[in-house]
Amino acid sequence: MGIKGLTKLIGDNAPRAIKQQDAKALFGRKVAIDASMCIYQLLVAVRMGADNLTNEDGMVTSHLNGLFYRTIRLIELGIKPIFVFDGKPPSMKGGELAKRAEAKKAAEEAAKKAEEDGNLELAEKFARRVNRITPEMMAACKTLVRAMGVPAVEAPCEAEAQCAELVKHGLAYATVSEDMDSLTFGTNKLVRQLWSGVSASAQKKGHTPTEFSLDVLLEDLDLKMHEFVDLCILCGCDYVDGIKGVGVVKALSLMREHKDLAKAVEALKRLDRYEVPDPYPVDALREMFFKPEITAAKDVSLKWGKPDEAAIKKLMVEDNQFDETKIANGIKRLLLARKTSNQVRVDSFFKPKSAPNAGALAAKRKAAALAAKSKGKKRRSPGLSKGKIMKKGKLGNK
DNA sequence: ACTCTGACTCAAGACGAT
DNA sequence: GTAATTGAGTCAGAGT
DNA sequence: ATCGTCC
Repeated sequence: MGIKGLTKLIGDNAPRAIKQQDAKALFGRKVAIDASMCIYQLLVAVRMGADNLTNEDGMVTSHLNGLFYRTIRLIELGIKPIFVFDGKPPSMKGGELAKRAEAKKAAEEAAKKAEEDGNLELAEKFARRVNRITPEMMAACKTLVRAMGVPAVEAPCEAEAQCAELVKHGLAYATVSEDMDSLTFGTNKLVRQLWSGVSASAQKKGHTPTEFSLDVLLEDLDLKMHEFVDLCILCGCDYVDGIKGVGVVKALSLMREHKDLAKAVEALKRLDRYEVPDPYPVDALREMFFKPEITAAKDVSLKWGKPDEAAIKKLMVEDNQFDETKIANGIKRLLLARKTSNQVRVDSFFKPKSAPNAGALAAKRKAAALAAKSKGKKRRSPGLSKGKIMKKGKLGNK
């Protein structure tokens, strides 16, 4: 998972590195999208009651629905998406990954046992708990985006790292993900919450696409890249636990003081107040970020082509029972969008119609944060009078 | 007093009809 | 009766 | 704008 509190740290110490802006700002740009994150979001959110949408074989299709419309919207906005898919999980993922695996294994075993007992219903329920993106789902997503004329890149390992590689070599302008780890992998631009600015329905949820700039961030935090990576490791990442009592702020001051993860860790060990994870393989940890397993940019070819109408229909309508007219409409939009976005690109003095107030927004937000900080306790006492008291829904018994 | 961490809680997509 | 992951926001309290 | 449906 990302580094906890890193966003706030950047907001407080390097606000120039954060820009809130309309999705239109990405017009004409290529963006490398962390497909797994995108798919996972859709899986979690798109449900009918307790269940995901499924095709007639019971295979989940929630992600396809979302992916289809999101891709159309991006093209309509003149953004060129590249979907980057995860490969194998990295060898070194420690605690977190193991924990997740345990939980899933437990569910799987329960399912198996129930099946042996002949309780098929129960077996099914447990099976459903194993909420994971299957290879089949990944494959369907790749088929879909490719049929839509959008490139799908298969990363050998982590998509984040592959996205960063594409950005570093100019094959994409930014990485699109929610995970701040992208910056640690060295992507110069990271766009979060892009989807909030892409679909009309999401727009007013208070979220705005937000662009992080690594170069500005390093400059304003006064860190070299390797020091920033050290900082992230020190805070705890996917590959090693954090150190109890050390959060982003302390980690930053440690890095400023020692300029080196190994030295910072040594310093912490000397104070016996801290429990440093026992194997703390500094070099191996750094390598996870500096030499991740990726396909070199020069070996990646990206092509944005014409949508393959028949292929889209086969996947969505025939294989997954999506409504034919809806899909046909989507394809129409897609074809139209390609045409217009090409036109617009030629007359590039087309005016963006809504004034981007992003800067003002950010400033406002910052001001509010500062105000809250300085006032602090003042608002505490009267504040609770608001009608905000909600009944906790937990009616324990029935 | 103030700063920081960590435990807790919350919500999560996109569309179109009304 | 039905899940489970993630980041953001809040709050209490440990540590300085 | 809100809400129910999408598969």
